[in-house]
Amino acid sequence: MSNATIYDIAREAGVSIATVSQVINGKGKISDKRRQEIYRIMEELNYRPSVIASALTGKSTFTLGLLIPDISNPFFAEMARAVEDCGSRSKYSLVICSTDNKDEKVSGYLELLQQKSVDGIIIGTGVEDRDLLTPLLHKSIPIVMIAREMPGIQLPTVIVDDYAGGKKAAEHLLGLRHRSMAIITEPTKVSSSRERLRGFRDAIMSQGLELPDEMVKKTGENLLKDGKSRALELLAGSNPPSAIFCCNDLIAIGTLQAAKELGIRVPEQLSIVGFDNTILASVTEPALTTISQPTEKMGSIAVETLIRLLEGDSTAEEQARTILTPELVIRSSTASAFAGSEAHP
Amino acid sequence: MSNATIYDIAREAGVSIATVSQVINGKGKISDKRRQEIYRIMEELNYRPSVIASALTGKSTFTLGLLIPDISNPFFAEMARAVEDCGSRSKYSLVICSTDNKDEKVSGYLELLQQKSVDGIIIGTGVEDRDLLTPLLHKSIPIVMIAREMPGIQLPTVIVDDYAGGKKAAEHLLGLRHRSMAIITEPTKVSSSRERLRGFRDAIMSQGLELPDEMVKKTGENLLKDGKSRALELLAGSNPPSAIFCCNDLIAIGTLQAAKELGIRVPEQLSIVGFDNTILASVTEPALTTISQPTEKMGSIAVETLIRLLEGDSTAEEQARTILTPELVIRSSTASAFAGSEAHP
DNA sequence: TTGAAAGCGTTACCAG
DNA sequence: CTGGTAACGCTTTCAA
Repeated sequence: MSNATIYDIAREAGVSIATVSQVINGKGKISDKRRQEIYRIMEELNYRPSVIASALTGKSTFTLGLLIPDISNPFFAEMARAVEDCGSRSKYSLVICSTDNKDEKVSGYLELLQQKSVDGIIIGTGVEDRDLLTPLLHKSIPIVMIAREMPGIQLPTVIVDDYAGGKKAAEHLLGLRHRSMAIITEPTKVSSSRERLRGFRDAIMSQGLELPDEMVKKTGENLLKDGKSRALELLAGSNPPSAIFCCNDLIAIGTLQAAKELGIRVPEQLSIVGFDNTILASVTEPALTTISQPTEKMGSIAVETLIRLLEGDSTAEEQARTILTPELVIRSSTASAFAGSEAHP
Repeated sequence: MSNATIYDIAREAGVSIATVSQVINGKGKISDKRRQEIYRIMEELNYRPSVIASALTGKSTFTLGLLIPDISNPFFAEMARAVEDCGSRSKYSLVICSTDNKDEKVSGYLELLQQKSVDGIIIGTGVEDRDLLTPLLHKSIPIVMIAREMPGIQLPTVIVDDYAGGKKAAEHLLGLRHRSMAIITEPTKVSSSRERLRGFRDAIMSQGLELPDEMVKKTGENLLKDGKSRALELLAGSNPPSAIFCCNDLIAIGTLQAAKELGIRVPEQLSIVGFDNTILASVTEPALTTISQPTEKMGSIAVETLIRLLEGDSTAEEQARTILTPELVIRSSTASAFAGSEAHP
């Protein structure tokens, strides 16, 4: 039992498909009688216009693409949910694309999304080779960046001030009198991690302190596992730090696990600061002090910007850069640098 | 700069669009020379066939819909990732639909997916009103259920044996000599929760014990928060249980928080068993004993079944019911019933 | 081995 | 107010 088409409706109503199309789209002037009748028949035949056919004539597909590293990472899942909700309020549906931060996957998905004529794309994944994006820009398909920067390319962007976030982490730790701090970042291609590192380092240096190279570690793609290994290296080193700033909650949890494994007490002997304030941060023990991003807000702003672009609002076009402020959320994974050494002089 | 079409290629190559179409689809017999030339031109013009146009002629849209309660729930996010990965191996992309277990949203999304002519739908969300699905069944659009049952409707289904899962939880607790147990389930419309409850209760009763009604609590849609409230009720009651089986990890975490709030030690004074074995279970303190589902396997089996259906494999058609086995994962949130009362006589 | 033409379900323009 | 018809980009059948 295939679906009814506009022809079926027209035939049944004894009118032309043009008329039916007009009532569907609320255009033209159709007598109320006809209009009611046509509605009735559409109802009766359970008619639903084909988005495919309508898209072929140049109208929207009402589909948006979302590129993120990994939907199973709670931060991105929460973001996806916000994007989905906001999109669906305007009738858009969401195609999820997990890229694992791999450029090949990014370009594969980008191509796919084009072929499927999505109306717009939200990119929340690191892209190393910016040439991947330039072809898209010429194709007039709107893109907005979320949670990631694309330096060198002018694109509407919604981010938190990652630099400020890194700084807040450092200042919190500095305020707790930590002097020997380390950082574990995501791979360098992730712009937000680079900025967090910069902010963290600047805040430290502005106190006349150093952030030596051996105190800066990077993970690979497996955030949790690599976070743990890097933390193990740091903690087992000759000069272990008293605090570690982790560029996201997953890494922070890996670090927590490393400390547990080494019998290092958190926060007494080691302070840990995470980033993202995902649900994960609230369930660990101790609960994670972390830097929160307004995920929901970011998602909805990104979608709204995109939709404004779709509607041809060229105000939005030229670099709507929305920069939100990350907030320090203090829980129980950080403490004074001397909490664990009260016996000392 | 709009996209090149098949006409552009044909003109450039001095052939008809039919010929171009044939080389794209590897059909018909085209001289090698022409074929090479056409490939070259497609490359040169950066041509990508429009999925929309091709779908209109009756071919696939290469898009699948996934209905789940909430993409920001780690269990479903992990499942979505598995589905996405498996689908993308066969060139399918994934539209995410978070339903919050609401029938209106389910039917809204179902209708949307039809209008967009997705090739198939995977449903992993509770549906109360089975009549929502029957129209779909007549429309010959393949559906497979994942992690949820649709009693009364014959649909290929991939689930774990939830009854056995509930049983395993009870047996574990029983083995730990718990005698006073409670359960916190999801809303009744969630079939998997009903089964888990059944298995849990049966195992208890087969030991000649009871599961009184006041020891059975249900959450609303906010799993974490409601889980905590229900646990608080249980724990603050006149006859608090020594163990609580939570129908998913989120509820278990709520329960953990409730215990913490009341100063009840886990697992010494209260044992908690979760379900799903999401990443959350491994990061709490104490880490959750939980029943694990083979998420990844379920995702890939669901997609494979769906694709087989798409390809018209009627073997798959008639109720491919795949029932996988859930496993007990013992961590640190469960202990002997008497662990917390050693001082007693 | 190639091409002409019909058809997929809509929309939009123009005539009446 | 209503209908005829071209167009959207592609696939497929049938002739040549």
